[in-house]
Amino acid sequence: VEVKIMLINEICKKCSLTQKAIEYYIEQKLIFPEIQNNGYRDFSNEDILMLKKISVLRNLGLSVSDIRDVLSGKATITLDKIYHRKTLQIVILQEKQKLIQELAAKHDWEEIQDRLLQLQKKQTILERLMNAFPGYYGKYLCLHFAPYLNEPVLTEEQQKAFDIIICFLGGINFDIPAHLKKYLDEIYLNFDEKMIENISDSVNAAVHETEKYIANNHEVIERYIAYKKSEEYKATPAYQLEQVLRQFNSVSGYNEVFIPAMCQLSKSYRKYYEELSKANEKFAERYPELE
Amino acid sequence: VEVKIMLINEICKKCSLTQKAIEYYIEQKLIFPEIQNNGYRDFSNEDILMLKKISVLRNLGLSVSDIRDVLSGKATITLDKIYHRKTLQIVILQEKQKLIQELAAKHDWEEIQDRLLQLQKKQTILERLMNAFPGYYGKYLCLHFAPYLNEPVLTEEQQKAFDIIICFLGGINFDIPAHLKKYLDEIYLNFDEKMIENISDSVNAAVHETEKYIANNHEVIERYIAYKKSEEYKATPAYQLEQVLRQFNSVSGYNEVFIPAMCQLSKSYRKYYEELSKANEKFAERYPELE
DNA sequence: TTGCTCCTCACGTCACGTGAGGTGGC
DNA sequence: TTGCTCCTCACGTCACGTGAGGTGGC
Repeated sequence: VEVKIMLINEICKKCSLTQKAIEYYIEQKLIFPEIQNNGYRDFSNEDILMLKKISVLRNLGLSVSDIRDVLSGKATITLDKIYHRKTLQIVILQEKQKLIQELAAKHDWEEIQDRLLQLQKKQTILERLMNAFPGYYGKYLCLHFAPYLNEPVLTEEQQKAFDIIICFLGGINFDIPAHLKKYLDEIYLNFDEKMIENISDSVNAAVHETEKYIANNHEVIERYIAYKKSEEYKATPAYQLEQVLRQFNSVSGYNEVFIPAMCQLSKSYRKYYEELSKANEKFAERYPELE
Repeated sequence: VEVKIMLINEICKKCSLTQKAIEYYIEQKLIFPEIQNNGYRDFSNEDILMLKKISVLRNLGLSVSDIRDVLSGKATITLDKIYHRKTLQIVILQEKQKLIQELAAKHDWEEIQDRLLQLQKKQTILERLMNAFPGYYGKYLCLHFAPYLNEPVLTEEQQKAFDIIICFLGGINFDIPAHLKKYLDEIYLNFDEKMIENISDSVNAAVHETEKYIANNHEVIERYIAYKKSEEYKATPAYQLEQVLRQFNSVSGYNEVFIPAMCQLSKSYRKYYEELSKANEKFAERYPELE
């Protein structure tokens, strides 16, 4: 009994790919069809499945190297990383769109040039942040710092601060125990944009209108403090993570190098940081049991 | 007296470009520095100005061919075209982002594949619309039709309708008198997103809640009708444009081919179109002076 | 034998990057 | 002469596209 073999043209139609594309994926070792005696390729069912997935991922805008990562297990985590990288890119694209519009309207080349320079610094910092702190934490930091990175870099001090930040973020070795990494990844996958917005809204309220926030959220705050002090909390991975982050921030230079440089680079961040410090003082005054 | 000539390295710093990039732009005939006896290039001040602009435009994401268009006069119109092309691309990117997220969450490859197919058809139609009708009118049509292009193409009839649409848009020769084209371009440059939203909101109100709209906007409607009937209006380019569009729509197949195919392709558009027809009837009933 | 498919190989795309090898300027 | 710059030329990148030339299947 002979089994009829599918010709490459049929495979092309089944997977909506061109012959040359398929040959390229073979060259790139994404699939491994056997070669028959007559030189024709023999595509297995797995090959076909792979090619269909490759086609989807290419159409979604992934590079072949990204596709390799997605298809070699860990699809969820990899796709999420790609998603957040691309989100950042789209944000940058949108800011560039605004600049194109302004250039069309006012033809002020020098202003656009300056704004582009700023935008590139912002992008560099955010990209490094994402690389330095993988998963959810990096994303959170990006959202946290992004609003303060829209200022022009005018003085030499600012330029130095920028270089320090880039250097700091480049040298980071954010290594935490495997089970905490897994925990972070889980948080990360369950977070959506809305939750992050809600959280940052309430953090903003606590920082900018501390008295009001304290007055309105008495119960929540006290329950929070009680929970933080409980043995129950100390048994959670969240507690361990907090400890590790505290440790990391004081040892790595995050508190001593990175944050001061951010204050140097961005006036608005410095302002925010000062307000944050005041808010912390007020909280400590009102709730001395917070260490 | 000898004039010192700037070396390419200085030019690189002045324009924030690499040497190789500059050599590439020379090869692409974007600038034409003279070559001296010793083989060194002599960059004029215009060359430097050009290189600065090229650098800005490349950083804004334009291709060299786009840059050629921008720099050869007509910067405003060209940049606007590019802006709208890129806006469409960003919209598509955002829809792809959603698909990446869903793929990461549910791993339903077949569903994503189907949605991608839809998305590609939508993109094709919108791109062809933009090409077929230049400037403001194409943009308006895109915004008008985009919401109805999110349905899957399941039946053969739909596929045929899609092919008819593509074929129709490909064969369009939207040629209108030069002064009307100029008038369209002017409208186009003065339109921003908000105005378009406002307009489409009130059109929607008029179509979906016709009675209410008529009841609430009596005065405006009557003033509008009076203006449309006036000699003053008939002297405007807006009137001439209206006539040309009416003519075009009945002759080109827009009314007889394109709109029916849209109704075939998209159930939601068919529904909209029926409501529109009803609304037109109601207006004609209430205001018989509208022809 | 004819007309179709398959295969491999080479060169092209876009906007440069990365050397290699040779010359000019001081 | 030395160390630096400039020049041209060739090859590489990424994900294929486009033939060319030769073979296999029916």
